[in-house]
Amino acid sequence: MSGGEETDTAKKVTDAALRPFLGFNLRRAWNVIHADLGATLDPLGLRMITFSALVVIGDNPGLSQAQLAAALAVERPNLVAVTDELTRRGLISRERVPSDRRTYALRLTTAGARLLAQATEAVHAHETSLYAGLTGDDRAQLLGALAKIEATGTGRS
Amino acid sequence: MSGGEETDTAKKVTDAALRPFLGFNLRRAWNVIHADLGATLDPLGLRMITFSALVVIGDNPGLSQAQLAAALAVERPNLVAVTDELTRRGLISRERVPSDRRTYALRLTTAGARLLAQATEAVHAHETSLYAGLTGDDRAQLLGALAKIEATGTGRS
DNA sequence: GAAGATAGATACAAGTCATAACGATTATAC
DNA sequence: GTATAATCGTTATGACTTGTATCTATCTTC
Repeated sequence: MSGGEETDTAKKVTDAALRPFLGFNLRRAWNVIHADLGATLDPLGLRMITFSALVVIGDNPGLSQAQLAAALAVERPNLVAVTDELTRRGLISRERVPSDRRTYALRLTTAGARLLAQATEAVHAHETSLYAGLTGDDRAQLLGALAKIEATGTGRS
Repeated sequence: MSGGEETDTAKKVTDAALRPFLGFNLRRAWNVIHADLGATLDPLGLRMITFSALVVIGDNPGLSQAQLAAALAVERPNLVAVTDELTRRGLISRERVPSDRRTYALRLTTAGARLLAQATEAVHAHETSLYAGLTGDDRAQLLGALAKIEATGTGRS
């Protein structure tokens, strides 16, 4: 009964059937980027979340942890370990705010700003290398398409 | 003493500083797709990994679990729970292969093929809705760009 | 036939992420 | 002005995903 539809004749097993789905291509690309970005940040003692936190704090000095959590799209409890680590390493300062003693004002220290500059340079090199196959227009279009998808999805949650 | 560089004057805290990084846009888009795709598959009792497995099995009947793992880019141990679940639900069959009694030949059952058809339709609807802001050309370009990134990254690991 | 490689499975660890709940503090209602 | 609700940072906890090491059974190679 087992006719000729079998795979036993050394037919290549592929993920071709998944390729039409944009979601899976996105996941694969993300896997690649995640791995490469992790390897880029690891020598600096940073992870994606800590690097992102440094970037946002550097761009918004004095912000609170709740504001940082919102900007990073993570829940507040998950930021505690991040700010703890960055504070312990002397990369950010946490000063109490007189006007609202519940919150901390987060700022980069000199060491934090220095490490952020290093890391930013490394990440830019990583991106340049990883997106070597794309023209500037390609990258811009990719950015635009991703932003549109994000906007469509978050807009109807 | 607290001069004018503070954020306390209701300055908007944004992730604008992260936006130039393609990696972060990709991550945000992936988060959106992941959430929406999960919600799409949940009513059918499927997760992304089980849906992907059904797709690949349907396209490569008789393949082994190791081949499936390679096609899905996951480690073999992580597939055991998947094939167990699919078998228990009667969606795939696991037949021993006479020529190599170590391996199982995986195939969709009738119920599995039916559920896969349902799920595929649901996922296509999900994609159509989520990528509503993109033209066909945009989608094709996006697919191409993602594939190039994946190829660049995997080609040098 | 012996040594090594492979398939599937088990156990385990690490990392990410969300939810619930709590004390301290601030804002709002009456 | 006091009581109630809401917010900030925090702790504890659990769900989920994914990788590594190891085991037995089987196949391949010499």
